Amino acid sequence: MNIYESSEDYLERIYMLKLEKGYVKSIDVAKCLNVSKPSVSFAMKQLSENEYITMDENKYIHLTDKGLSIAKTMYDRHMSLAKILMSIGVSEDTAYKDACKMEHDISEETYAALKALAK
Amino acid sequence: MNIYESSEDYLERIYMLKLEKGYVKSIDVAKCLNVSKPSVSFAMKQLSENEYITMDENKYIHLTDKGLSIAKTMYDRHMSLAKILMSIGVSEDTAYKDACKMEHDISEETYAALKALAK
DNA sequence: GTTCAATGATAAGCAAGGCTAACTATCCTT
DNA sequence: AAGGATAGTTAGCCTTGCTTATCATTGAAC
Repeated sequence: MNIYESSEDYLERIYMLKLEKGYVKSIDVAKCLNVSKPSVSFAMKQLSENEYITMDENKYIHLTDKGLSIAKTMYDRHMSLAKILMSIGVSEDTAYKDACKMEHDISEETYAALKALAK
Repeated sequence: MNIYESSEDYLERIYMLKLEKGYVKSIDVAKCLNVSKPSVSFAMKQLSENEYITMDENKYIHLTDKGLSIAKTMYDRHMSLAKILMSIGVSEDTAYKDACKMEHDISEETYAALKALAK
């Protein structure tokens, strides 16, 4: 089974929320990503079936090693891309939004080239 | 009614084929975009319902003013983005592929910043 | 201790985009 | 004229991802 594009977003967001708040619940993910509760519920089911996350008895969400690795990768990409865009004059808000879409699209080669450029 | 992302690709490709060959038929679009004939058939139906294209009695495809305007915009973006990527060291092949995905996603602001950078 | 709000899960369904299989129509060739 | 290839269409279905409506659980507050 593949990792879906949306799954990458969910994992990244779980990682970010964990950094921010120390814990993660479905409702936080829903609010943060602007999606409905059932969307998150379903996504979490998929993610735990494929062992990217676990949910404990109190419904707290935890990233597995596998999940954490993907989450970190996406997060790094997102931050780097946003930083690069800002460095060439894009406003912070737009930079983060565009980086979020670009992170799924661009190849490793283009990402590396942009990263090199930033220096 | 909105213009779908896929519609933008179809319009752009019709424009490119017109430039290359002087005329456009469904089968050319299918080959060029690597999609099936029914996919093109359905897309053309949608595009003509919304007056982005017309099809004459011989099944030749023509862009309307509305369609041409979008097609040109996407084409310009695609070419500019590819050029920019190549200028920072991305290989031609990857540059065109990544540009094709990026052209749908990035904001006008980011596009302008990248364009300015290229000079 | 009952009521109410918040959280999570289930069911059903929609939208965008694609596919294969099978049909039609047309044109070229023998 | 009969076949066969090419082009386009129709029908039916799959996948990703989302939605609303509804139900269950739980915890807090009166």
